[in-house]
Amino acid sequence: MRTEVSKVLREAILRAFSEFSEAELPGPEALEIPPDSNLGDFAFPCFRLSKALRMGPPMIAQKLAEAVDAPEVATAQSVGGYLNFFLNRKNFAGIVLQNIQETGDRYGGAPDCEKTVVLDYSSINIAKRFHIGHLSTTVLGHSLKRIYAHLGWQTVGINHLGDWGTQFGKMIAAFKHWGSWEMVEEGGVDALTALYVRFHQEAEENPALEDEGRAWFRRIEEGDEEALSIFDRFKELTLKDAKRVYDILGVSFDSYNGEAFYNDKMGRVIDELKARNLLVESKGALVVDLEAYKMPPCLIVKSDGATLYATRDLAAALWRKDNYHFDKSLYVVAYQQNLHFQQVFKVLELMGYDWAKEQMEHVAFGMVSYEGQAMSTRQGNIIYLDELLKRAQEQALSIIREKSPKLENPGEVAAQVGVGAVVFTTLLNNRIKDIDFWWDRALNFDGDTGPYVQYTHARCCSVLRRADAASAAPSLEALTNDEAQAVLRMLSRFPEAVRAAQRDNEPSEVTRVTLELAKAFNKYYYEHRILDEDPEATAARLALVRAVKQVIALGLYLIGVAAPEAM
RNA sequence: GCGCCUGUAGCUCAGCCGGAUAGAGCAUCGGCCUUCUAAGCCGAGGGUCAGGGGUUCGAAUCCCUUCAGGCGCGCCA
Repeated sequence: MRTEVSKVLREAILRAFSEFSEAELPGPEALEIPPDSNLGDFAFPCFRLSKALRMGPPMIAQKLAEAVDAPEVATAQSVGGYLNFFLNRKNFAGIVLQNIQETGDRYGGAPDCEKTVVLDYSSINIAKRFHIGHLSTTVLGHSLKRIYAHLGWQTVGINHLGDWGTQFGKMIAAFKHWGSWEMVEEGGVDALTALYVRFHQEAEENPALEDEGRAWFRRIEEGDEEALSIFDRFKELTLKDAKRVYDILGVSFDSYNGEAFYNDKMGRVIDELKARNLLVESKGALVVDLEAYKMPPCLIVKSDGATLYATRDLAAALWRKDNYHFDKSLYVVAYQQNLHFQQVFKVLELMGYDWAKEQMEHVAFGMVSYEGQAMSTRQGNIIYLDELLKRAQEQALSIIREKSPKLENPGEVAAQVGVGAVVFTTLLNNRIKDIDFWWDRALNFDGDTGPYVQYTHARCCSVLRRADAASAAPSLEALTNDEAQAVLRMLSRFPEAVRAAQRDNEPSEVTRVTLELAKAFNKYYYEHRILDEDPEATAARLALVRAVKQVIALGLYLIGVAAPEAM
């Protein structure tokens, strides 16, 4: 609609003033949405033309208002230097509803754009239980994957496993001393963590353990059969635990190639760095000096000859480029690693990979604390994700028992609502914001929450179930009231929100627009009866309800939240 | 010390590629269920947009600076 109004504006300017050439005319982005819909549907601030025309903005607006002549626009008014456009309401309703009806669940999407995006997200560490600190990367990455796919991208989701490092040698040493398969199979990831904790306790008394740990890790590096078979079991256990959570969240990956996968792929990185004279020795280690870019050096090889995190990330970037031919590569990782990624991207650039500058992006997000405290396993103030999801589902179930005792599938819906509440909240705000977790907030299902939006969807479904199958020709006159128009406006803004979400790698754009749509609909629903004795008007209102239901479901899908038909 | 990020209502935040009286939700108080789902709707109170300068017709938004908080800064990942 914006582009249509923009065209009307450009025509009006040409008609009213001879000073401008086509190229100088303002584009669609010059149109604003007024703070209050009583002022109009779109506005053009005339201040910017003032200098060129040597005329006061109100006068310009007045002249333009007189020159506007198009069926899309009902009226145009000059108010305080703004030219305010009021849309032809019936026309607007028709365009929006038809567009949604025709595109269906591809609304706001785009056809195959022949581009590929690689998303590195979730990226769990072996032997660590899934907690709320892992939630942001997991749901952000998952949502971005869906948003890009919606806009026609090929997507590759990678769980870059943290499965490399001395700590795994220590874990095997601990397992050999105090562990058993029975204990580990039964206790799962918690048992592995406990072994690791015990290792550190005992190592304080007995420093020789540290050497044992290092020796075991060396055996992993060298491909020793026993070491690898133990470690692979640890991996399996961790993945089994994580997959339970992924299943609940509906999250999946195309690859689980983690750090260990790149163990034999780092030679190339070091060779290329050497060939370009980028590697310099410093305190026994090999580094890439980045002083010219005001960054500390990037460590590539330790003084003992071992590689580092950055080395593996460089290898991974090159491998992914070779194998996926990505046009964009996103790292959904907390902002603590800001410097790390800046360094890695810069090193790639220095290696001659020009694409690094444009295509690599660190999608950083804030940290999670728990009631104002940093989470720590040792102090026991850590929220495990399965506990959170379980309590959220219990909360949902108890509300269902109270409010919808006749619901056919309460367990299933409680799961959708409980999980939806958690995911929705995580994707509501700008990702860069830190999150302080509070139980009472997490379990609140009123207001700006997932359940609120899901409830609105269920309401739509409920009305549609009660509607007669017989369809009259819709009379769009029934959708010209303020509340219906507000709903239509939100529907029409959905596509731009999806594009903004992709542009900024910010799923909250989708979360917000979906929430605003739900709000607008609930207001409409309260003010206007949908099913009544006038078949044409009812048909139009039902078309609106159908569109709202569809777009809410789509919005929720794009952020990875289920849309129950009843709740 | 240097770098990055954040600072908007009691709390959590939106608005930040400049525009009209700064918006939500939670919490508090008060209304609305014999009508399509009250997990809903409506109303009230609550603000030196951290402080100070600057640019501009116009600044929460851009620039400079101070303050406060978070994160990072070589052999962990």
